[in-house]
Amino acid sequence: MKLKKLGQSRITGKPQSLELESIDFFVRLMGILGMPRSVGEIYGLLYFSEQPLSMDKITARLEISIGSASQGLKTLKSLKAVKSTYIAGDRRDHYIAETEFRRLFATFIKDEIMPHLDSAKDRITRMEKSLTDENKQDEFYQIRLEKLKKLTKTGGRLLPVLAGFLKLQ
Amino acid sequence: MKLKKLGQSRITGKPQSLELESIDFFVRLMGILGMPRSVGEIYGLLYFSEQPLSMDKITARLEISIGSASQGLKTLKSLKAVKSTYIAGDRRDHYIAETEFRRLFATFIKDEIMPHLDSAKDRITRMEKSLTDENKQDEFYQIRLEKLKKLTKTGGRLLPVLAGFLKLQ
DNA sequence: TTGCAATTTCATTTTTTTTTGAAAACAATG
DNA sequence: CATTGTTTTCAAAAAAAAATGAAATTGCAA
Repeated sequence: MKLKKLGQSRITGKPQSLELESIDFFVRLMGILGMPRSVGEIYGLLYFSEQPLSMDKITARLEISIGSASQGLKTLKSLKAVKSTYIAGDRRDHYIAETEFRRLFATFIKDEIMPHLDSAKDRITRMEKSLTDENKQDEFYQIRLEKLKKLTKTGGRLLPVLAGFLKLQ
Repeated sequence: MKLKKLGQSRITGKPQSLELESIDFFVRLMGILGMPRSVGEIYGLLYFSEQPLSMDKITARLEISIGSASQGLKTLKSLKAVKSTYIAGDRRDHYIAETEFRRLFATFIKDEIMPHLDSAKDRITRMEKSLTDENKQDEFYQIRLEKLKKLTKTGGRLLPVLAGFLKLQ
């Protein structure tokens, strides 16, 4: 994070430490999900912003490049974690945070995890085909393959409902 | 992955493509969990190995350095994903894969995720303290803070049982 | 206790990922 | 349709993460 100055934010007028803590919070959360820090910074800034922010407000506040901001917003849009709003008399896009985490995680699971699961199933099929006649009899390989199948099956069932459970407080 | 040769493995006598698919499978799975590829390679190799493998067998087979192997095994041990066995008349440690994924995920959640959750709770407390008298009245901030609290609370409840659910087929 | 094989550590190198910002593309407005 | 403000793209630079392997450490066993 690049923010160091104390006091009130020039842009939003809100206590800067709340903003800083928010950015810190989401940089870490996004980090767990494998997202670059700029993505967490942008979301963290938007999360406690009452007004929609334009890209140049974001780059100014976070002191990141327009490239990072553009790419980060693209990522957040594809995650459905931000949406853009129309502001009358302003050509720029303005962004606000989508704060339903349930949706964010649902999209994340769908886009980032499920494709892996699908290819994992293909890979297990290939493993079974690659067993030699000798190995086919070997219980060891059968058990290991069975466990992999169970894992992907469980994952395929569990993950989609996981995001849904997030709403049950 | 560094493996290219085809045919039977010199070390295990098992069809190499099964080994390769396994390594590939776990490199990706570990990747999702943010683990370096060497960790996935080692686990993938051990997963379909009937015999416990020593570190030099692992480095030879995967063509990785002893540093990577040592560090990777350390990580896997701390995840409870491998254990070492004693082989009579051999001074070297020999490793086998722990194939109960439930335990692996449980340890992962406990060690890698829960600490983040704890510090997230502290951070939310600091956010509340940093609210000014003006902001305290503002419903916007109250709602956002409430959502963060709910998120951490849900995470704290959901994640520990998540690993447990993996056993229900 | 000494010597030696096995393992760990960690400074350095390599690889991968992320950021940067100029140029290209796009889009609204007069 | 030309101008100008905004956003995207992408090659290059910077930063971060992972791998390497020599040196240090460990611990067995003679």
